[in-house]
Amino acid sequence: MIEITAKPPFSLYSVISSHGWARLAPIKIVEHPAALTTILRIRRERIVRLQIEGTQNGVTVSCDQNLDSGGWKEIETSVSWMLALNDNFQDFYQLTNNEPRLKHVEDKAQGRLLRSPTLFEDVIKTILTTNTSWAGTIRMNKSLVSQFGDPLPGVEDKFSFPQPGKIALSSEEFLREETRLGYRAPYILELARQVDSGILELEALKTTEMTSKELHKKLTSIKGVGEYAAANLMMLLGHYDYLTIDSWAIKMVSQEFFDGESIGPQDVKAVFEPWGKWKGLAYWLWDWSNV
DNA sequence: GGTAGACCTGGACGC
DNA sequence: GCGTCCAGGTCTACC
Repeated sequence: MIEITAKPPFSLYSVISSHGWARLAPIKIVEHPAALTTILRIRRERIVRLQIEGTQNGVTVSCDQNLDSGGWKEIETSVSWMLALNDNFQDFYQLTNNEPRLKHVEDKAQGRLLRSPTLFEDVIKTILTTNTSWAGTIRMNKSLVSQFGDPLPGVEDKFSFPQPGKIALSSEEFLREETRLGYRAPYILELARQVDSGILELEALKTTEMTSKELHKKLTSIKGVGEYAAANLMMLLGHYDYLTIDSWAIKMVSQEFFDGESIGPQDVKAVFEPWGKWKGLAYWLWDWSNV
């Protein structure tokens, strides 16, 4: 077991509940105590099960197998990325403390959004959220993981998230008919093949020096990633200056700021423009309970 | 640059 | 049980 400290304030519960990723395989929520488990590929070939629990200063991570120091180092890097343990939100909190609808944010240590270990996994999961219900996203992701993931040794129904190469060897027909991805099948297949072949270096975007505009352009060049999906991925990459405007967002902003009048994406953008580089996070964490 | 229609699935609804 | 309608983003063709 290892302990990893986070930049304060930190709440594992707030990261888990930051959005729906904690309910998508291979991640699973352990309700009591609030904790996460996940199946991870490390050292290129080993599939391990991790349990992540919150502490006062960060998290502890335990593993179902014996690891050397290199294995633990890799796990520390992955978990730190997934939980954004090194991210700092003090500048954001200075602004939210002056807005009644965001006053809760610092108290609850909100701001960190749960990420997948790889951007490849985050892009696929984001595409699977588009144009479908949440139940549909869970179903498609579960099929993808169980059909293409690597099994946890000794456990029949636990798999890591698929490697790009595994999906790349599949076919559009299989992804469409067996994995039931529908019209998303060619998008997922093309993405997997581009990443597997090295044409698209997704993981490099985690540490890129690109501006937000350049990053947005790069992400929307991926087939299946439009405005909403790109904004979601940018938030996961720590760029909060684009809004994840979906039909729900338009409805909420209409009721909160326009007395229920018919509005468009430009109106949503205008409302949160004063939040500058934090606008995406301000929108995401806004207290809509009075709407 | 803006718009309309197609894409696919599951759930809600009416019969 | 069956058929129809609708919601949910993105892509492509067209203006």
